[in-house]
Amino acid sequence: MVKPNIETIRLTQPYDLKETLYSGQAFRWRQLQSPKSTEGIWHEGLINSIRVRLNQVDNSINIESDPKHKEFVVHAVETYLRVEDDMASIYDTMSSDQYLKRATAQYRGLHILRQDPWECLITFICSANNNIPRIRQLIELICNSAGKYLTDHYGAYRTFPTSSEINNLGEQGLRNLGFGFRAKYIAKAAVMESEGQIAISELRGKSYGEILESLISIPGVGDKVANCVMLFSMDCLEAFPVDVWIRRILRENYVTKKDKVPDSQLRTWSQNQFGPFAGYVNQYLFHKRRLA
DNA sequence: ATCGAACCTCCAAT
DNA sequence: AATTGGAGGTTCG
Repeated sequence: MVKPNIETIRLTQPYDLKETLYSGQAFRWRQLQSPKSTEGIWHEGLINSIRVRLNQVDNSINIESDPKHKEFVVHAVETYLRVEDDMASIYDTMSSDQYLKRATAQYRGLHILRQDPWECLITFICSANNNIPRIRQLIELICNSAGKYLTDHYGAYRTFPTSSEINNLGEQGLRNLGFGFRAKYIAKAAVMESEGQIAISELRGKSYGEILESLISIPGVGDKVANCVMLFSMDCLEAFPVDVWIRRILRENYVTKKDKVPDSQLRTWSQNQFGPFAGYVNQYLFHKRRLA
């Protein structure tokens, strides 16, 4: 048994690791049992197919991983957690709004993640007409059925499957796992990706409109799912997913009936209202309402 | 163009 | 104990 490698990130801005990892953006993180009391809770998950364990103590995030990843794990974690986001500017855009001000005070340090685009896409196709425990379950099942086996000093684990690995499963395989009507969407997305019809990993960096158009062309992906993928994996901080909760919040606090904004325009209305960090606004609004 | 209903499956609430 | 309704949405008519 090799001694685990522990690295530390010193935070220069507010960060709340626990709220961030379990805020409904990512679905494979889990808390480890019996934390050694004082040193905080450890969370286990994968970043770039590397298994890492993270915990936050005050302004430090500790990273434990297999020593073979020592060279690049810190950078990978920093990128994934978006520790460099300029929270002062982001909070500034929310400061004139009393409702948002309370949300930022309450969940200060909550961040958007920078996930793998392919995994994020499949995850949010799964989210359609679904609930969080079952999304987690489906993602775990697809990894255990089609992901690669990797081994580190903790033991064996499974990566999130690539498009060709999902092709091996096929629509029927996905149905057998319980994906239901989402099976054909995911199977089709995997075929499109593996045949080069869409290149998910090359979308990051392109314009908002271009990425949205590409994503919408995938079956099972509408405006909401596309905006989730763009926000949580493609650096589009202006993306604004409108789901049932956000719609409720907007209708209760911002856009009343007499404003005559139809549901179909709620997303663009919000992007105009909240600006280039609308995605961050969305996350704080959603988080506040969900845990209310 | 716009608007409901249907969709797999699980599970909590009758 | 069997049934119904709904879940972070999309598609089809």
